[in-house]
Amino acid sequence: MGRVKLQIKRIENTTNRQVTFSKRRNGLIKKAYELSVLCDVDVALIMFSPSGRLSLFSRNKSIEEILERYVNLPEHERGR
Amino acid sequence: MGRVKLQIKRIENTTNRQVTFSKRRNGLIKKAYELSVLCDVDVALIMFSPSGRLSLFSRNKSIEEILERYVNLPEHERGR
DNA sequence: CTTTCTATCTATAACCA
DNA sequence: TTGGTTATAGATAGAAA
Repeated sequence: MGRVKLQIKRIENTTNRQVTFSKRRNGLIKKAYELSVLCDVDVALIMFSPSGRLSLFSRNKSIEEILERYVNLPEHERGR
Repeated sequence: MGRVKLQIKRIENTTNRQVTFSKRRNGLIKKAYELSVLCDVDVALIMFSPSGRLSLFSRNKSIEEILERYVNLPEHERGR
């Protein structure tokens, strides 16, 4: 989307990569929020920015609670 | 988006909620994939469907590796 | 529970401030 | 960097299978 069709590959220009990260991270969090509300489900989102900084999303439950729910699944249900 | 503007609140009709989950889950995973490639970052996404089934996303590294990177952060960097 | 079609609503790339 | 603006590419609600 946007003025031009983007190829999905690493953005080499550092500034552009940072700007794109900031914008798309917000978009991704918004989508995760909407999904969690509309469908009333648990969603946990963990991201590390290009500089290594952490970004998180979860609603209702804490990230830790959701991770715990995941870790506590029987092993055969944990594969994708 | 779509034929009508949707209010962001729980979809009460079970069938519609399931259908919306299927569609938006795919959209969210696609966005997470694009962000991870474009910006070359780690993204981990954990979702539980309305029926309790697990959906995961991560690229390059396994979910476990990313969770580990998160858990190993100093506590003061783990808050949002 | 997944998927196709298509009219509409959204997200965002390139700019600009 | 850090946010707006705008033209377009992309996502998706509803209907139906």
